[in-house]
Amino acid sequence: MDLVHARKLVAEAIQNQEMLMVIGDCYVEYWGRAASKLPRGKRLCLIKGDGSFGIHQNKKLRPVNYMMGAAIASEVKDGCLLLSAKKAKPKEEIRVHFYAVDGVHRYAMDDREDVRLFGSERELSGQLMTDLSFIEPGLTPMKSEAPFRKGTVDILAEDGRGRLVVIEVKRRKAEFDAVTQLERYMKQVRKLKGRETRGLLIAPEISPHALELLEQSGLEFYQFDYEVGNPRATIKGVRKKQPTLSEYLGTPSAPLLSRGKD
Amino acid sequence: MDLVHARKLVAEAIQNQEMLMVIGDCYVEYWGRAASKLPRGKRLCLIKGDGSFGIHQNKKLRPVNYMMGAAIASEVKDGCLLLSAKKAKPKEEIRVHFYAVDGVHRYAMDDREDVRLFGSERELSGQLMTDLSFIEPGLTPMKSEAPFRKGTVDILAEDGRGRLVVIEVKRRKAEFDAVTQLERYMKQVRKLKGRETRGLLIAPEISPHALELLEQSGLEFYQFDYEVGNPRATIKGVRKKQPTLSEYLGTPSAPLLSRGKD
DNA sequence: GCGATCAGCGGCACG
DNA sequence: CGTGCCGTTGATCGC
Repeated sequence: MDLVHARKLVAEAIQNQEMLMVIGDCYVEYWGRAASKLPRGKRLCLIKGDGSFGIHQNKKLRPVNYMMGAAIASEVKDGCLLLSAKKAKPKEEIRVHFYAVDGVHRYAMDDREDVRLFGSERELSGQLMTDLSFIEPGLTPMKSEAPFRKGTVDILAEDGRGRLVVIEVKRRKAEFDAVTQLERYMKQVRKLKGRETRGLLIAPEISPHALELLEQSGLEFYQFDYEVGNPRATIKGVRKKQPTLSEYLGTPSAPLLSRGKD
Repeated sequence: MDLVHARKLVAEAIQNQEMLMVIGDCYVEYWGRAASKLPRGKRLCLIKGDGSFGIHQNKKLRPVNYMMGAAIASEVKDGCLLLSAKKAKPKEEIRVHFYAVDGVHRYAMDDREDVRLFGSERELSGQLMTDLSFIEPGLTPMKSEAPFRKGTVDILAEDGRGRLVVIEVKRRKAEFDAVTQLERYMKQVRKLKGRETRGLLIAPEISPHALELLEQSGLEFYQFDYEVGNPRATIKGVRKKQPTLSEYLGTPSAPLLSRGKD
């Protein structure tokens, strides 16, 4: 395809904030937060109306080079179509040299809708807020998304013996960071409130190493199952996992507690 | 565009592992790890040779729905072109209902090159390994990327007084995570090696909260500047941050003044 | 395969 | 603006 013509199409599409696809044999350089070079090959350059800019190879989900909110320029120079994306903060630049352009496609995208997602951590946390008693009788919610100076506690509650309970919820397997996060919150809450405080990690699963760390810190893990669907995610059950030896000797077993009827 | 014809193009492109772009008015549903619905609107469906599948709106960098390594199927049904992406583990599915197709574009992508990135944390860590003396005289590198049971220590070194030094390198501003990570490594190394051990965090910047946490744990922060370019990133300088008041008074383990504010 | 971590993380919500 | 943190995180590397 004629590069001058291609450039004209590109300029018009950007002007109109259309979605723009340029396919061709190109060489890409980037410098800014890091730097990179991508030797010649055929790729897709995808440019969106808000200045999102991405170079896609025919593999992987993510673009190999990208920029958000870019100022985009085009020119024909030295027998190449040069597309460049620039941003000031942080100072970054991508340059795409097209030696040949196989296709330019532009579309005005009429789209007034946004995606609706179900099963986010926030939603699960909200579900738990409505009823904590099936984790433990007498456990009552006080505040969700409680903001502290350093971070936000998912759920703040009080147990049957008047102790403060800090709850961290994870929508997937809990790892180290979940435990350290809870530890941080515990330190803050204990210092601030100055009363006896328990820490609960609630997740569908926990890694062995994370569980080890958790138990060393005197925190507790509860497993929960949930199901995502339309229009909401629903908690199916919560059970205490891997009871400590002393707890195990004290109580026969930790039964699975279900909410509602089956 | 005729949906039956569009479907033929789609099937051929997928068969040949070409890059495929379908643009049209569609409605998208997803369920799997979470669930989502995207009401009707015009979007791009981008399918790559390795089964990467993404629905792109005309904004943002990331696809609003996506799947990697998907098995893709197409059919014309109820006056719609239905594209579906499925995966077994975890069990997921995306369904895209195209009410109208504005364009189908397919390209065989001849690309044998991979991106070369400069300025990654690994590279910076490697640069530091070649000479640690400008952090502190007598500091000598022992091992980089030292694997432990729970994680990998960036750099293991020894200082002029024979103490073990655990170094964590960050390519960008250090936050809580960096400190807790270093703390974990410290615990392991102390236990394993059983000798006096220091912990150093090296980053271009550190957040005040992270610095506070770091100092409470008796760890040290060094700031470093670097420049990325081709073909490598280069360390420009390292300097120790202003000593803490407690260090200045000579009581690193038992501070006289309480620093906590929460 | 799982585990741990990095990423030019991106994106969001709250201060 | 920065700060923290979630994400259907994805991608990489080591065991």
